[in-house]
Amino acid sequence: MESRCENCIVRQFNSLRAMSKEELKQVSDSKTTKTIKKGQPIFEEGEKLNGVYCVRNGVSKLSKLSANGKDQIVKLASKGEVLGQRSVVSEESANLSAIAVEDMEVCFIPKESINNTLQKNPNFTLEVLRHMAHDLKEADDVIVNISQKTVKQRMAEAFLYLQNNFGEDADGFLALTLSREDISNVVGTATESAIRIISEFKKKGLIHTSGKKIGIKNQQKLLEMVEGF
Amino acid sequence: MESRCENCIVRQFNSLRAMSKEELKQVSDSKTTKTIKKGQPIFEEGEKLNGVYCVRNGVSKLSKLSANGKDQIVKLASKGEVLGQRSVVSEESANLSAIAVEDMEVCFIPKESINNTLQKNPNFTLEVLRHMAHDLKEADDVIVNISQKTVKQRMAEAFLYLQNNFGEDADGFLALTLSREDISNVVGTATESAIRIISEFKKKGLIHTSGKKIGIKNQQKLLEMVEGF
DNA sequence: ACCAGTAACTGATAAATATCATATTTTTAA
DNA sequence: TTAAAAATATGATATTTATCAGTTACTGGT
Repeated sequence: MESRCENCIVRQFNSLRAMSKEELKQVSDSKTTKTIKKGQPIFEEGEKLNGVYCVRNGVSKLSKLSANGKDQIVKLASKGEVLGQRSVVSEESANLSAIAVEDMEVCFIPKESINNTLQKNPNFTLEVLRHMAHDLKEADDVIVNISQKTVKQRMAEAFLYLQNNFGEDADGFLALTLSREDISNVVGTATESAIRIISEFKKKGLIHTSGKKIGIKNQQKLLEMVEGF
Repeated sequence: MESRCENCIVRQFNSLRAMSKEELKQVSDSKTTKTIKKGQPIFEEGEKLNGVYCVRNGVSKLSKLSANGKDQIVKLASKGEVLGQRSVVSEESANLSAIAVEDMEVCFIPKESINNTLQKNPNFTLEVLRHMAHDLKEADDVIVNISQKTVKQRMAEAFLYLQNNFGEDADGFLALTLSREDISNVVGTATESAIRIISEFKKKGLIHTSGKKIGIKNQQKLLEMVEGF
């Protein structure tokens, strides 16, 4: 069953809410829905994008691979986020790969619909601009964090980030379960280092784990650690 | 002597070129020109900005201070760049400080002129959006670089970046002269480490120096170093 | 021209982090 | 279900990078 953008809740979270009825109708008519399995790419670095992807469900990592095979996760995107917008706006190929870290449902919206609205509806353009401004601020903050905080501090911060942005499940574990490797790629460290720090945090009673699931036990101490106490 | 935006060359490099005659006139009438001495701030992190600053001359570093007193330079902005745009667009206080690394001449444009045009002229908004998209790509690339390259590689990259973006003087030195401390803050390392690597590069014949000026001697080798050979 | 004060530099050492090796656990697929 | 593969975990060690301490070289102001 294909649903209409007009009735889609995730639209409330992104720039599509600034579209007019007619524009939205056009988007809805031209969009296609895709299912992406965990581990599969939505698009990859260097690829030319013919549109943007609106996330309905699941979580995607936006990352870039380096020569030595490690990749750095720049952002985690979930429900409501629009992927590929930067590439479409600047008419460049994708700078990052988008890979599902959970099974996903996304809507593909051809770039024509987007470009058309960008040129005609200043409210929409401004809304996209605001989102991009927010992403830029976050990216700047990541730069400062990586270069000024220790791996331990960044690990603590990552757990708090996951708690804030993706919440916890009924058993008190972080709702978004990442592999140890993905965690290390968010933090920007070696996988073994990330694992070691997880063990250390566990011993200190800051977190608890069950398999790959991680739960926060002492939020306060983690916060203090981020601040450098 | 106050010149008019309509005749200003630096406008060609930024989003103001998408403004209409009338909009430009309004900007020109409301703008004020400021001189900033080397080392002085244009604005500082946390400050509420009442407008944007268009760089006519000189170079500014955009950086963020950490608790321990080190600051990370996120971007270097020169002729034609518009500073504070992100803050004005998202109606937040400045995320970064802008400090002159050379004597500067900037035009202050009140945010009313900008906001007004943003709401009415989709071409202008789109142009601002494209610039922000470009900045975001660059920021993402910095994240990946910092986390995946060694300090030595990032130092090599920084010199090539300075060469590409600011050129060289008549004697073959980089036209933009930064203090060793600023270099270390661009690269994200300790000042002593930066100095040590400069010495090493000098011994290896990759660069030459004279006082704080640095010249590139072997671009090819620097490039190979960045790539990890 | 001189004399603070700052910036550049160098060495010794400590700390943080990555890498390599290997064991153990968990997941996957036949 | 069970063997193989992949992910997690831990120890030993190497490497990178930061920190501390001290020296030398510039620079701006009187």
